[in-house]
Amino acid sequence: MATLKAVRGTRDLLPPETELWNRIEATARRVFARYNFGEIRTPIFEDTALFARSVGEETDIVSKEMYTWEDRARAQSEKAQSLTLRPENTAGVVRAYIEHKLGESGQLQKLYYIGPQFRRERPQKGRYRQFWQIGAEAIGPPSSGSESPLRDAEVLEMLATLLDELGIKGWTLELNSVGSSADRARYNEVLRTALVSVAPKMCVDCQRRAVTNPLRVLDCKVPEDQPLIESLPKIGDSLGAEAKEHFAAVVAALDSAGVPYILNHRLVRGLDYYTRTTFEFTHGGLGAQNALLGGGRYDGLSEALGGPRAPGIGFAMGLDRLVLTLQAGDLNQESAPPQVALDAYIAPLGENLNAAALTLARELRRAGFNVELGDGSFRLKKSFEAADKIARRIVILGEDELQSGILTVKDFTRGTQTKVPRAELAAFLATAAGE
RNA sequence: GCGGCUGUAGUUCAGAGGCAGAACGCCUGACUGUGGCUCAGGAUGUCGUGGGUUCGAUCCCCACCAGCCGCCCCA
Repeated sequence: MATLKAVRGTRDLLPPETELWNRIEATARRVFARYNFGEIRTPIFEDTALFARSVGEETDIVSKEMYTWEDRARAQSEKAQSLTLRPENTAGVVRAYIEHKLGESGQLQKLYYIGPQFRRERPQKGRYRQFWQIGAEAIGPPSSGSESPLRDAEVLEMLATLLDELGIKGWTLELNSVGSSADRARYNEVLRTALVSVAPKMCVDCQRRAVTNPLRVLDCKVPEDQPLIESLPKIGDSLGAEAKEHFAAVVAALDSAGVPYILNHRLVRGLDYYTRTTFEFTHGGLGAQNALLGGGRYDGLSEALGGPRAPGIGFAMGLDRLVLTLQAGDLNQESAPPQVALDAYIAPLGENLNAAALTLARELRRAGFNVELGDGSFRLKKSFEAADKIARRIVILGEDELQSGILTVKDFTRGTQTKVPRAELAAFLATAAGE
């Protein structure tokens, strides 16, 4: 019988790597809390229409990368429904915002999420079919200040802080404004028109993009095309006065706060709902998947989903890519991830001592120590070998120790061996640990 | 979805149309209640899966699966 494997583009995360994942998530939660973001957890699958209406019918994500299936009716009273594994989480958050009338509080809603997303792409390093995103959204009625450029700047400043606290070195913040949806549509036509004469001189990919999706021409990496792209109209020139002013205020706030960024007038994003401020944090060393996170403002999204006016700004960061970046950094620094050793390894000398050993382990564990429990069938030598690999100390529990109530404790890092009365063991471990 | 490279022990990797290899790790002993160092021994395995060519295929051919690189796209 064929053995079963994790399906293409999915993978198991195992210790000790999961320790790094947990550390990243804990850091994110800590930072978000300082900015008054609270956690939201939305379902992993949603009505397919949610993504079609938010991300955009014509985007690659919706048109060819979603895991969609027909959820059959199981009774007369039910009706069939098209469901989709979420390819991103902003749509779900905004849907929840509308459904629970969060805007009625009048307060700005600051929500973050951590969870798996699904896209049926060709897997590569840093690109998986089930991947993890950490994201946040600041959304609310205009009267809550949700539209303020301050919100954009605050989110960007928070991200810079988060990446710094995660220990990610050498990130770059790229920033742009794509204007209102009207501005964006206007620019799309300006660009399409300009490309009519320019595109024939460009690479084949660009010739195709010029027709199907002009904005994507700006992403072209072919060296020969670069001068031609620079000669094309810039989106900044198509922005309305309001969008220009908004963007200038975002930039001014970042300057004041000392957050470094570069303006990239060619930064356009793939999801239809983005308006005005858009951004990406990138990092070299991730190969073709160099975006650590991306995001932007989505001022019309709530209305597009049938909700009230609720401008917002948010981002999603690729947790898998953060892990890769941090792991690569560790290798460069030759600093092996310091495996936190257990406080003690308890070694019963004989199977008749197993029960007593479990009791001792229970006491220590309840006192807050990290303890591994050996087996009495092990020879002492094997217990030492096993203990030395994972614990700072071995606690020997033989007949002598059981009778006398005096345990033998050997500290591997110091090479010292001590007799400790059982009642004082916890205190002994605590003291020694603090030194 | 397209193009290219790769797939051999738990891990990292050699290998050659004719007995399946190394290092590290693992197990046993030297050492009966003392690890690390050393020494002596031992087990690693559907050679990614399925077909084909051949006296014989892990090696050559085809298909499939998976990973990686690029495109595409995005986090």
